[in-house]
Amino acid sequence: MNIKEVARQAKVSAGTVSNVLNKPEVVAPATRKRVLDAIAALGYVRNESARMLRAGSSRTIALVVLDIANPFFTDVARGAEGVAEAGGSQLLLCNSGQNQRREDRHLDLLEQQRVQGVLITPVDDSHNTRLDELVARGTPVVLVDRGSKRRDRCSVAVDDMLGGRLAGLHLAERGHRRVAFAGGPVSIRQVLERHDGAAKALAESGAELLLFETDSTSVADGRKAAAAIAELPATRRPTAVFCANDLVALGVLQEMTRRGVRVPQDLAIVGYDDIEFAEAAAIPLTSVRQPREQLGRTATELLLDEVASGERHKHRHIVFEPELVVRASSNHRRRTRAVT
Amino acid sequence: MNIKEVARQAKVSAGTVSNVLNKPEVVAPATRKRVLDAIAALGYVRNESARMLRAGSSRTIALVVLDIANPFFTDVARGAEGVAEAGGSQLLLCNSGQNQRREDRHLDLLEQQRVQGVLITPVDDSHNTRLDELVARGTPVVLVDRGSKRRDRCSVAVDDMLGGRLAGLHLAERGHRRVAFAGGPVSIRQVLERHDGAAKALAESGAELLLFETDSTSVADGRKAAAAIAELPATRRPTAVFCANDLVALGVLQEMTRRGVRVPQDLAIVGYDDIEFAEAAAIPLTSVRQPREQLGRTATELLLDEVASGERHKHRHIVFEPELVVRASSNHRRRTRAVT
DNA sequence: GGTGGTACTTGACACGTTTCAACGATCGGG
DNA sequence: CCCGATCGTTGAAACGTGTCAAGTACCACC
Repeated sequence: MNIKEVARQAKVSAGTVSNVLNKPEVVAPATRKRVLDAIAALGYVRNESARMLRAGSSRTIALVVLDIANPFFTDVARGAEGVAEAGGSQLLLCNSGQNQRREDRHLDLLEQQRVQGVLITPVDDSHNTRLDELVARGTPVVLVDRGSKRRDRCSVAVDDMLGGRLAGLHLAERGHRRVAFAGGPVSIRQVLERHDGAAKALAESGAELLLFETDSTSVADGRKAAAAIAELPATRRPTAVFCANDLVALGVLQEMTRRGVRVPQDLAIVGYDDIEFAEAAAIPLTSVRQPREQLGRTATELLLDEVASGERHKHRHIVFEPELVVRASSNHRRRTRAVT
Repeated sequence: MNIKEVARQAKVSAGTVSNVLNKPEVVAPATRKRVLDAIAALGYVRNESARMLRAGSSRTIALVVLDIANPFFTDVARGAEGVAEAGGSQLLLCNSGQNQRREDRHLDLLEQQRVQGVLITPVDDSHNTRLDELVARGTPVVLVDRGSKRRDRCSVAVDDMLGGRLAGLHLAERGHRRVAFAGGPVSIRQVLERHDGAAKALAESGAELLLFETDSTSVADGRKAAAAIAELPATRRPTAVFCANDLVALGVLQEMTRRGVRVPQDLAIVGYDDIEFAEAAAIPLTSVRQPREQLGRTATELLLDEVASGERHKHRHIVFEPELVVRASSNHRRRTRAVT
């Protein structure tokens, strides 16, 4: 079932059928109708491969995320979707699951499909050969949620150092002198910067930040970190926990509640991302909000601009500012004690 | 940068390059090496459009979900991913956002791309012309999380009536005589069956189920339903709430906690889906667990079988059984009172 | 030295579309 | 009655790949 069949049925040439589909205004109304009728009668569907082969590039862009089950990324995806659709491109969602091999495989297949461009949160943003090749061969790439100074690609990110600082200042202001940081691994730059931002802010008021590193940023790892914290002797126990993301924070909250620790009276908790479930937790979580949908929208706009402008496009590195949302989980003023 | 460039560089014909890529064993080792070197030197990447055009069909399958932000669907996606990858197909994730127009548009584009098949939770499963056309023209389709008796496609679903029944029996056994159902709209078959299953089970012990219909199954709507329930006069107030899904249940939990209602002592809550956040809630949610990843895996297996077997394939309708997971939010025995 | 066989390699075609130069028909103006 | 212009339509070529019949070179064997 191809364009020639339609042409035969409508008693015109293949070129005319193509014109009806792509430049209807150049075809005489009567002919156009005959062709459209034939298309409907035969149930003809365009062959995108053939169009693409002829055109040289597709009409799709891809978003490669680290973890499809993390609400942070699904919100980024929703932001990207809208812009892509408005720009006439289809958005393909791919999940690397934090696995370099799977990420590479996705990039291979996407490049073979000649996608217009790729939005990606790479597993490893410093030594990513596969990604560098992709860029070098001319596929537009925008880094999402990863700051960068590279001249050959755009990036959109959120200032993680500032996010950490906001959390640190908030906890210091509420009278906390000893705070735990739960999350990891710290080899991930995001995690490290959030930690460092908070540590610096706390140090300014003479408070300290203790690192409880986890294997990943999941609910289960949050529970583990909470157990480690709760088992410290009372005198050395932190009075607050700042978590690398909300999944970890939810794990901490759950484990602490299970152990009868009152939140926020005995322990304050601050998360990161402000996913929907942060507010919906039975003790609503204080969290550092990232403009997730905005991140997706802006990244897609940058990508589509590069696709449209080609050589004229100027690569940009956009950094958004996070925002602290104070909720019940940390909203309690601690009586300041003498430092031991 | 095409196969001919590579051929020229390696001083062979285009056909030989193609053979190196597709049937390396028929090419002499020395020639093969020359070609592979040329490919590496030029950074050649296969053109999938041309392959597909030649082959007639692609190597991708699509999963079209109702809401990418609902953890239920992301878990289904993870199940599907694994099987697709093992079968050598790439999985494309598309989001309809419960919007029929967007679903139709995705199906248009997917059919134009000649995907191998489509896994879909349709917005409307009774009068879906676009989907019927797709099937009629020969694209394999598997309905996900939607029961069906249709002879022209497979389906995988979970027994919602039974899920409702499990929740109803559990609450009746815990001594509840008046239970609320929160969720909607009831025009969605899933929601209605969960309600009916619970209503029937409760009726068997002389208890009743009051419907609090919502516009959709989101956290925000759960909060609204909770407000409506809490404002009933004490004598008519239910002692338990069964929710159409966990998002609604989290909303109910949050609003009730805010109002000082103790869960589960004053009010028991049962959710549906058993998403990760159900267990991670500060008061862990009792929930009806659906085998989400299993759903994705089985659906993909059925699809790949149809792709491979063609005419020989027998369409099947698989129904899984849900399972009640009892946690703190309902784990409290109510003192039975005389019925008023 | 010829025959048959084996091991590679080649060249041309087909897939379905878009594009574009060229062609044909129609018509108004001179 | 012819010319030029305008409007529609056509046919062929190209996009990059896979396939396959046909070809070449080499070798062993009689």
